[in-house]
Amino acid sequence: MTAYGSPVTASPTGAEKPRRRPYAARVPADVRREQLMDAALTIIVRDGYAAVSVDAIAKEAGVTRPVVYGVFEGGLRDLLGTLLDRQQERALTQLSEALPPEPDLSDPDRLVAETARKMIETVRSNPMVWQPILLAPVGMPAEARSRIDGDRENFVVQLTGLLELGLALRGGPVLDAEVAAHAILAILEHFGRLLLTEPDRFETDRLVSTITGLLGSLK
Amino acid sequence: MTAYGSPVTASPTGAEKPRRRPYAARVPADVRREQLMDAALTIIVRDGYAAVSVDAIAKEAGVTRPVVYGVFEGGLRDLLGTLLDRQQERALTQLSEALPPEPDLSDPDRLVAETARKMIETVRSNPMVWQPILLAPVGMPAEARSRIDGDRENFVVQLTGLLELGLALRGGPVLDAEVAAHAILAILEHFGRLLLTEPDRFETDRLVSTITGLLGSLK
DNA sequence: CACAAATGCTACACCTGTGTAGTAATTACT
DNA sequence: AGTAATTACTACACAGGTGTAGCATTTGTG
Repeated sequence: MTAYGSPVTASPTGAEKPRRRPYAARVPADVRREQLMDAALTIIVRDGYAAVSVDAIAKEAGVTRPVVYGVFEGGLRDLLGTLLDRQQERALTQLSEALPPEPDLSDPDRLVAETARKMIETVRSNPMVWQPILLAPVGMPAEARSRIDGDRENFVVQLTGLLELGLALRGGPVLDAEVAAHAILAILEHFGRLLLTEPDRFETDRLVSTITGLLGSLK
Repeated sequence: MTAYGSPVTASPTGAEKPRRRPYAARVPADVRREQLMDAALTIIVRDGYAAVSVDAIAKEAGVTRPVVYGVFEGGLRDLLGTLLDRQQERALTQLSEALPPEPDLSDPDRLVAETARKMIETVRSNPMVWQPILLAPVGMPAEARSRIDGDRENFVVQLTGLLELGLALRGGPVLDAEVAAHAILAILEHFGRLLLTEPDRFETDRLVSTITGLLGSLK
């Protein structure tokens, strides 16, 4: 069936033969998995969750759909679930690295300010990790949503504990610690969004000094 | 191939005639428009923005798709745009009704607390209005997103002005008013989300007293 | 260099949603 | 009641995404 001495391919013309698509570089399965997850992440960050599909991911990675199904048996659901695991782990790692290993309890205000600064810088320098988390609480598969909600809830619980301790220790106002923890988380998340959408307008120092300013006037 | 006296078909008749769908009640165009917008809103609140389609809206309203196109020339885009106008207006109206007509500047803390209470009650009693705004900043048509962002920005500007005034008048800490305004908005929105997702856990008083508690300890 | 395993591609059948042309039922008015 | 206008329905052609079976190519190994 192949054309004999067929000139072939060369573009100029001639043959309207439905020439085959050039093969993408062959890549072992586990590397391909990472590539495909990266492609999905790129799409999410650039075009939003709504734009994600097996088709779009395959195109983004420069391969055809069957390749995706070959590596993620469960299709899109499987791929996104795995991606979620990966990103969740990266995010939690980055967060825990921003927390001080051995907190200096003698100066709580300074401790808070330092931690806040580290978190802000982390978010600022890892937009691919944080944008999908901070800028898309909805519109994504329900599973992703509930996963993030779980982490958030977890964080609120920890923060509530810290607050109860901190308020007692530092002598702050008497507050409903849980509600206050929610409020703080809301501010953190919102600052994160500002960082991602208008990084130049809200410099690190500006956000940090608002936090220290507030802390300083809370008595 | 049908069995003659075939039992089948349950219903008395027996005729396998592709019987016509019963006509939906005939309704003048302008009423139909409202009905369809209500149907769309119901879907958004119940199933999320992702579930909205001309087909789904028609089903929800108990009619067929051509009815939708007959009343909204531009199809889905047109319908959602009009719905957005309607909901935006309702939301802004409700907000402005929560604001005091002639603010009593002699007791700013009380003023804030009263206003907060009214806003909370407004959100609590109008979930169909506020859920799509507070619980879905993404995943909706970009147009809706930017519309809401515009209103939010607007609100921040107003709030920034109020803060500058209030801080001077009441004698609070020296703060970056714009950043502080963002922080307050973040808290308001987050409280709104808590109200909508866990109305029983976060009673009105609990949220209000956190606000007054914070205000009272800010010096 | 041959050949087997691993990897990628094409082609198809299916599903869901869009938008429209043509037709049928209902309603309002004489 | 008869009839015209209004409203709703059916049916089709199209577009884009899914998932899979079968074939083609590449690549590692003797």
